[in-house]
Amino acid sequence: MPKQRDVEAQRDLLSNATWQVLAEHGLPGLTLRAVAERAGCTTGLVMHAFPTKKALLLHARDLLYERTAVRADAAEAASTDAFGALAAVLGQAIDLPHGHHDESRVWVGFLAAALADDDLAGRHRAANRSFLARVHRLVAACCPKWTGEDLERTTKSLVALVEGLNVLAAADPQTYPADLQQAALRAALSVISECAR
Amino acid sequence: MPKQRDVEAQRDLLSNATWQVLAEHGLPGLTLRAVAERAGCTTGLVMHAFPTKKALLLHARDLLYERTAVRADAAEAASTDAFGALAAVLGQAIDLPHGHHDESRVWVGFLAAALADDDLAGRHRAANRSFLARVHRLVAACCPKWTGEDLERTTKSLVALVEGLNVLAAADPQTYPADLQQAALRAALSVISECAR
DNA sequence: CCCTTTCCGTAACGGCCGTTACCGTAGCAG
DNA sequence: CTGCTACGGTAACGGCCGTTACGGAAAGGG
Repeated sequence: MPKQRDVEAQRDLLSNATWQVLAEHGLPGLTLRAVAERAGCTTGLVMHAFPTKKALLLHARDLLYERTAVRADAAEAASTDAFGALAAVLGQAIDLPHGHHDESRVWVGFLAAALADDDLAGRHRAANRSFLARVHRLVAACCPKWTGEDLERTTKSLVALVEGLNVLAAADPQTYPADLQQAALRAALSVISECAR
Repeated sequence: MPKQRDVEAQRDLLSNATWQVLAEHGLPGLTLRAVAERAGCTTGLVMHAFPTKKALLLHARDLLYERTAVRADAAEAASTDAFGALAAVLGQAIDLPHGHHDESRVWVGFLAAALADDDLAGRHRAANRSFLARVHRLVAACCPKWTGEDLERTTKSLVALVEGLNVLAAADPQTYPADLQQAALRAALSVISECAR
């Protein structure tokens, strides 16, 4: 049984390389050779770890979802009340100071790819609906008296605002700086904070 | 002086074809051969009308901006008061009943391309800032008493909400139907409608 | 009616892509 | 230490890309 490898570690390494290349050079620059160079190997290893380029893309997409889910879990767990958790979850989804700025660029790249690829579109929908469910749960905890329609509209408005800020800031960070994004989120949450009292 | 052509008409034809291909097959499907086939000609004509593929892309981007500007002008001119104009301008930016649903997909495509292309990024910033200026002017007309900071935050929040809804609806129309988008916009505008009174 | 000049379809080229086949090699069993 | 086997680096292939060169066709002037 000679020369065994750690398949999982390889897949993570390559998914991270995919993520970095995507953030740096966008979708058109995402080639197997670029990923291999970034990961410090050759295309041979890539094609042994993943059967096709699409499988690599899907795995990288899953990795992006996993990261955001972990961060959202942490933000929620660190909060004491429902409103604080809601503010923390939405706030970490917006541009962070700690250099997670690439994540929005990668997200936009996957989104654009999803418009022409059914598998990626499915992952996108699943991830977004998962995020919607989380926000929905927190909003409902803040405002128990609201009807289902109010809950749905507010939830999707908050998510759309956050993702819109992300997207616009990714393309024009000067016009949408971090403090403005946080201020916009605070203003949008003020309605809920009133209702929560 | 034999056999003259209408250069402008050709460029419009090809830009429209570019737009359609982009909406249908996304960025990866946007090739000169696909554009030529959609326009009913060959790549020879394309390369005579535009020196490079990038020039074609930029012209198509300008066309997209021009269309949205014309529609926004019309929406604004058809309104009687400032609040109505604001609601109309933002409402037409959201998903329309008249099949302009592709426009969001094209917009996302250009946005993703702009993340790796400086020229496209410049066009995107110019277009978005122009839209911001329009909304800013209308919000200021509605709420003359507001400070500059309030104006800026509200303006960018409204634009982020609208673009966020557009983007999310483009990838998951089932979760973000047209009536929900309009309801979300109405709720966001209610703050301004109170201030306008 | 023909000639000239512009136009544009045709076809080829070089390059980069994803993918594949092959073989040198590294590491564990005996 | 030696041989076997899975691993992964190398290089080539077919295909599609953007781009270019060329030649036939079409249209207005003489």
